[in-house]
Amino acid sequence: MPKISEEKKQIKREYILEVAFELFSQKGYTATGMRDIMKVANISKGGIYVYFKSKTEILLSLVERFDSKRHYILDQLDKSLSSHDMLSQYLRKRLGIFKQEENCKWSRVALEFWSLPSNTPEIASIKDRRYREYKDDIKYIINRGINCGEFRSNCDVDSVVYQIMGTINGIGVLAGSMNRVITDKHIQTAIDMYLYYLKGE
Amino acid sequence: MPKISEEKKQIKREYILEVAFELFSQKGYTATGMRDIMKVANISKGGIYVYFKSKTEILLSLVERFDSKRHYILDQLDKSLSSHDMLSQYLRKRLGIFKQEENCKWSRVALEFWSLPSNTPEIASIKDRRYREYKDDIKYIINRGINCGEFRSNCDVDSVVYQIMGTINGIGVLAGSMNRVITDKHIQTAIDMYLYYLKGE
Amino acid sequence: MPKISEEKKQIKREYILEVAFELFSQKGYTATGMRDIMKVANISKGGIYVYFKSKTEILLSLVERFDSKRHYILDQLDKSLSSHDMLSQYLRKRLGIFKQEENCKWSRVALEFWSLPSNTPEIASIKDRRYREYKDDIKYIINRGINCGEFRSNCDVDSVVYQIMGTINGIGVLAGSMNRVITDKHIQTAIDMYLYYLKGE
Amino acid sequence: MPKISEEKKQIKREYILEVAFELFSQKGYTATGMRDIMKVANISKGGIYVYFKSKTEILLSLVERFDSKRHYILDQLDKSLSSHDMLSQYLRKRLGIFKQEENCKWSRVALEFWSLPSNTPEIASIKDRRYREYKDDIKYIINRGINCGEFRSNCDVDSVVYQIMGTINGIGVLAGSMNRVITDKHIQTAIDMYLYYLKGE
DNA sequence: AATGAATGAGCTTTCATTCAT
DNA sequence: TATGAATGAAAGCTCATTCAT
Repeated sequence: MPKISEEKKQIKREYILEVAFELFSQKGYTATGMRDIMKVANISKGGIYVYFKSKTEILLSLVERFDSKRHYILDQLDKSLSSHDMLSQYLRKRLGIFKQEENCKWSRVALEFWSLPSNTPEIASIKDRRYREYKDDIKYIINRGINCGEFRSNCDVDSVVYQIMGTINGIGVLAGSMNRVITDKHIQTAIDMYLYYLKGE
Repeated sequence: MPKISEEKKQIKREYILEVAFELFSQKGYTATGMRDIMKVANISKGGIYVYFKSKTEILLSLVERFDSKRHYILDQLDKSLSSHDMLSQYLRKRLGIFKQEENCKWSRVALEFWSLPSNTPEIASIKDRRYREYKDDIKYIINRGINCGEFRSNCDVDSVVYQIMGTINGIGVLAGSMNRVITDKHIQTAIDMYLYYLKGE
Repeated sequence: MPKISEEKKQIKREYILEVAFELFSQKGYTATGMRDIMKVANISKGGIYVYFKSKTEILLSLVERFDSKRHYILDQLDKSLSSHDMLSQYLRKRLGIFKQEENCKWSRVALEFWSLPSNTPEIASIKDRRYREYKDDIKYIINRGINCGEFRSNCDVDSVVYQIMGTINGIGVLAGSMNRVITDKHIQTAIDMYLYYLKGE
Repeated sequence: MPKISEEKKQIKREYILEVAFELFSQKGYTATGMRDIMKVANISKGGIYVYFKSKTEILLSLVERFDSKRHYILDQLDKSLSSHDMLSQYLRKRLGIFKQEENCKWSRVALEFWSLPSNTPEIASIKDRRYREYKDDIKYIINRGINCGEFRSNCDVDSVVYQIMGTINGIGVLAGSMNRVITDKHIQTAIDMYLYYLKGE
């Protein structure tokens, strides 16, 4: 007989993550104490450790959870789209994230995740994987466009990818920490700029 | 008469900042204790408070110091340059920062500065000023190019500025926290892309 | 279910108060550190904060505890007594306190409580309540005696009350801080003096 | 050749005491830091130690200074007065002190002096002397009255003295720390009470 | 599974005082 | 004599985490 159904445990886990996320994004990961989380989540001091073995693990779980969401952006795109439209839609969704306050919150939390010293192998590997997956999505679209002749071939793919990643990250910082939310106009300009360059004359 | 000259005091202050900077960039601002700084700077517990009244003040002094460096980038550009060359050189210097390990370190520290909750008016105002100055530099160049007919007039200045800022920020994150330093090729691609778009066909 | 019963917690709380009281009265409130209390009470640094949220709260709890003791002096007097006997017995009990070393200790602690700057509203209000309750007890007896014709009516009640309060306070200082304990003879003289004056010739 | 004239040194010493007194009475001895005194007295951190070897010494000097003032109360009384008048005038002057804000301030400082743990022989001896001198003044008047037949002889001198001392102390506490200043009416009542008792029927 | 008392290293900061200049 | 940088012990308190119940 299981102590508690696995399902119920998952639900509570999710709930704690929800609470932690809200607090982290409001007060910051560092400034949020386990006490705060426990109080809001209405769980006892010892109890929380049944679900997460440390405060760090809560943050890492949040990262994990968001990553899995993000990963679906590419998957959900129609594979029959032209590369032009695919990049356009990808960026629209990716940058559109920062139009919603909810996701600006995320950006704030993510920033502190990246600030974490990569002491432990666990953190280092998560950072690494996160970077790689992130990069592969973009690289995939660019290469696809080049291969089918839609995008100019005389560009340095890595450089383009590097810049797009940078822009997405940086807009996250602008939106999350500097409180300058993105608008549809901003998004459109970014898309235009990339496509204009990639399609060349 | 003062025990040590004002100049020597300045030197010691600088030295403490240097030490703090090194530690902040390695272990993170939060994880670095005053004790760590004292130990490395070889100063006593009370002594450090002669130079800085709090740990926060050390961080803010570092921000200040870096900002003043950055501010000169625009000032040092030859005002007789074409806007094309001015933007080109500005970006080259601005992004070139992230080629030096020293400045990637800075990026890591800056990230934690931006993560700081804007509790105190002091922090809030520094953040605000920093953002504004940053933005004005870029806006100035873009507007200059448009006004003299070098850059296309049918673009949304704010969007372009927003994106350039985002990119610079984001590349800071890539370089500082994700350990993906920028190369000359990356820089050139970024410049090409912006100019290509701004100059239109 | 709680780890330890509420009752046991109360007992431990009391014990900590006991220890703190002993130390405060020996070394003084200011000179006694939390560390001293922890060491003697055999509790850990964090543990004590389960019972008291600050050093000040310990002192205030001691004040509270003593006040509740003092408050019962008047309550316990037989209400059918003549005012003469009532004042006599009240003073005997009230001043008799300073015959016991335990209570002289208290006087020392109380002195530091009164020396506390009334910064916080909490402290200010406790001081105020303490003074008022104290005064009301005495005023009640004097007025009672005047109303039933036992005490002279041509005296200034407030002045008499002021003086009795002063004397009690001052004897506390003599006993607690100047190490001059009161004797039964002293007490009798004080009672005689007040009654002699109040009953007139 | 003297470094600085002894006279000038005395003047500065006095000035520092003045400043310290003001601060002690406002913020309390404990809460006042050497820094505060230095700042207000416009003297350097090292400089103050030329005049006083420690913070404690400043307090003790203040006590000393006040004591010498107090001592003159009895000296200044006309020795040809009746004991009735002498006690009356003595008490009027002694308690009158607490009508002036300046002297209530003193009472606050004195309280913290008496709170000082009598660790060092120096403090212990000052406390002792202070108590003795204080007591002798009062005892002298009472005995004088008894010896010349003005006061009743069937009273316990020590008890009467004890009580008068207590009253004076306690009124200091009421005035200094409890913010209940004395009035002329209060003083008159106290004098009446003592004389009424001492002159007997 | 859940509780919350207990832990103790650690935090930043303040303080009276010293001493090289 | 006078300065103020430097000292380092000690302060009160917080924290993530553990573990007996």
